[in-house]
Amino acid sequence: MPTQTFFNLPEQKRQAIIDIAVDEFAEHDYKSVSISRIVDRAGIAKGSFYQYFADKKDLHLYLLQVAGEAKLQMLSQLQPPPARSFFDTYRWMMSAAIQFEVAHPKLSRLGYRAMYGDLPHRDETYARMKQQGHEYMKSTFQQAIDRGELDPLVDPDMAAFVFTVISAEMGGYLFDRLGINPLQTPENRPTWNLEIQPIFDQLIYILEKGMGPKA
Amino acid sequence: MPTQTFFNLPEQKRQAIIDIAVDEFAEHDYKSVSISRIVDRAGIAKGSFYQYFADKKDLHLYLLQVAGEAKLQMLSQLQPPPARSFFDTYRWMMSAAIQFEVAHPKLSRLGYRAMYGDLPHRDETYARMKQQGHEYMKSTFQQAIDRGELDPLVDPDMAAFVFTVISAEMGGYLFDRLGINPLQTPENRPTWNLEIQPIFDQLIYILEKGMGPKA
Amino acid sequence: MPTQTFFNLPEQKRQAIIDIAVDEFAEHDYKSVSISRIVDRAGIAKGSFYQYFADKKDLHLYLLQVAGEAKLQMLSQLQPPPARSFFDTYRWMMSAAIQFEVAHPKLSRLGYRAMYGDLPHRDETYARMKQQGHEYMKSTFQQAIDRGELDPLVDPDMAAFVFTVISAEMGGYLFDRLGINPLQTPENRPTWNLEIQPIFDQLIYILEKGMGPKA
Amino acid sequence: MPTQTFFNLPEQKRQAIIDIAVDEFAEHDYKSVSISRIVDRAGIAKGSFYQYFADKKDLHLYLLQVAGEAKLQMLSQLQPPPARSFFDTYRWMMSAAIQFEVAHPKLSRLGYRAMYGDLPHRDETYARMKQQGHEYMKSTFQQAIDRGELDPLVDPDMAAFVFTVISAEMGGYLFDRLGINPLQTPENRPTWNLEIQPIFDQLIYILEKGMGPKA
DNA sequence: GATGAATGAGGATTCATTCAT
DNA sequence: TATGAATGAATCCTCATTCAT
Repeated sequence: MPTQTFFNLPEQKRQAIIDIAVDEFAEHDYKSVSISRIVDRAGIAKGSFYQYFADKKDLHLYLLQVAGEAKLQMLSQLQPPPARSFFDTYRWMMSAAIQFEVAHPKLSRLGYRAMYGDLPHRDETYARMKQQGHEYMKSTFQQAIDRGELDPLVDPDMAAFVFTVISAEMGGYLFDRLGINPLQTPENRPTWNLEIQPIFDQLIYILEKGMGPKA
Repeated sequence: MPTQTFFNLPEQKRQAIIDIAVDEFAEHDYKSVSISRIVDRAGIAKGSFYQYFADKKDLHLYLLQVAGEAKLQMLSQLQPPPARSFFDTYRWMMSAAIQFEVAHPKLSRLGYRAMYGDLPHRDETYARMKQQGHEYMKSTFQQAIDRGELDPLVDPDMAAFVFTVISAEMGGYLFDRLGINPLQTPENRPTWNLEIQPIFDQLIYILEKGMGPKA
Repeated sequence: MPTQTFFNLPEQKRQAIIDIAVDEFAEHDYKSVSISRIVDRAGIAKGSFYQYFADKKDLHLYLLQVAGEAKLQMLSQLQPPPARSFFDTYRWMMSAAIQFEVAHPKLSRLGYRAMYGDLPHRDETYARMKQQGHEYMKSTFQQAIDRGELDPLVDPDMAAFVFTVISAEMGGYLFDRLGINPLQTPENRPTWNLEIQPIFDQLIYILEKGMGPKA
Repeated sequence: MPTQTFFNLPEQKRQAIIDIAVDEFAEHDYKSVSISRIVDRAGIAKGSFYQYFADKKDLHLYLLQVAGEAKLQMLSQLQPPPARSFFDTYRWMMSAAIQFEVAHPKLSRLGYRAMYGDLPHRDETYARMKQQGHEYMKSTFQQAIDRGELDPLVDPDMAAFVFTVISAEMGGYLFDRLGINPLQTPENRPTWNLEIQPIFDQLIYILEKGMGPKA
């Protein structure tokens, strides 16, 4: 946890430090993140950094918490639809996950690295994140199957895998497909309904009905 | 490219160096790979290393090439089935990709890191690897659609994305699901037909028929 | 010298700062003493510290002065015996020195470090502490010899050395021998008469009569 | 243990590094010794240092070993006298210890710091040095008492303490008394017989016959 | 061609001290 | 007067790379 000193910082400065640090941890894996680079970019002294954070790991864990909170906040803002069928819920969940990716690509990448990258303190908190996420998805699918909203022949474990892995990479794919530079200003970002929704529908189509000929 | 000196090395020694280097680049991200560790494990002198390779990047690019060649070779060894339908071909392709993951987990991981990891020389060669793979898959899907083997409502670009990203992570998923430690000896590896094939079929089912109720 | 501000502090707070600082300088050598640790333990602000003391050295010199005054005060409280012989005086002096060690182990250790430890400002004041102490002892021995209370064949300079060095280390030896943890509460401390006196008598015996066989 | 690389160094260079390092560890306590200062003085690169020694502790332990070996070698060169009485042996032992102090004041100071100073890795090897040395001395005294060569009223534990502590500080005392700068060239060093022997005899006199009047 | 010692910039972290509030 | 955030030089240590043998 950051020190109180950090939280006493002017909002703007504190956020700037977070943003820069998030960017570094999004773009480089843990070992490659350089505290020197962060303080240089943030325009603060090396010593100041260590008055805000105990060490590199402290910063990293805090950023992961920030990412988690941002995700929760976004989910809580999105109204879940009246769930008529699983794919309504699925579409909503996926859309939420992907909207997060689009809205906070750095935070998303951060979490992704924490799950799959090289992490000296992996065990400490975040290996289980992976497992937990998977188990949650699996049970969600199982329930949908039990309610008859999904094909009972579908393996819930495999479905959870497919969902998880696609969500994790969806942001990058959307950026590629829409020709967006993730570093550009938010004003130029695509709007959900007009540009992303159709692409997303294509994904849902594949996942719902499959790629096979319908004949 | 390695120097001629490297290729003049006795086959056994050369292969040992490659194997060890592949292992290092599979287990650690670029920056964390230590030349010192490699030369130590390989039992060669630091100086010798730099007579074989211009630098760390040279070694890395060479290993990626080795990985590509190994993948090609495996594909060329596997007989494609008489393609009655796209999913026969798809199953074959995916099985080939996954078999490569299983047969050469290190090489596979290497390529994965090159695509998604933290690479100082990313642009130099490997952004296009990603793009190339994607374009190839996309045209494959397009052709299958044109031949009527796939649902024409499926977006080939999205299909290529789904395929690519699932392939990339399939190895890790299989290891998790089968409770395999990727570092263990090959003898204990699951055999394709008995253990992996059923899991793979579950994936194909989802991709072919979708998760939706079939009613 | 501390600032007037420091002396204006409430007695209790001032003493607490001194006690904590003494403890730090007793337990760590000069360079390892951390101002941060002191202010943390004392519950005062970093800035406050520098309003009380010019710098680390200022604090250290002040503590040495405090230690000196404490020693003097203890000596003045102990009634010197009617000096029938030198060894009565000697025993009294040594007992006083050792009682100080036992009563104020931290202050004692502080002085010891100042004499023998690694001190950036050694020359400034404390080389002469050593010399002064030695000269004082030497003249004391000389007078005792002149009064016929000591063997005139004894070299007073050497005697002063032996006395000084033994006194300096006696505290640690007593702790070892009595199995005492110097950090424990004073209540459990051995009482002078019952436990320390016999040990001390053994020392006096050696110094007075020597180790040689008495034939 | 230093690496083979270190031992492959030209004798002169290796000895220079040792000498400088010994000097640093003699003059400063462990934490205050600066690797940067050592490599600067030795004229070698920081990286080179770490090719010779694993880390600071490795260097320190090696220097302690060097000191121990130097002591042993000096003892083995000195012929023990035909031991007519304990004080012949004692004189020889003490003279050996003190000669070592005089010949290798830095090495001696090194060992002293290891015994009594702040040492992060104290337990690792050197706390027991203190105990061992004390126990060895104690049993030596006990045997002498048993043989009737020492006054049986002398407490062997206290005698061991007196001997140990005096030996440890004798070097510094001799330097002071003889007005020697320990940093000066060896040519100006006092010769044992002419200058040191008389001083040493004064010590022996005190320890053998005591300071008390012989009446 | 092989070797391995030498290099020095860069890594994270600590800490005495200053200064604006 | 009290505060505590800011500072930056110094700490130990790592590592890719070079070069003389």
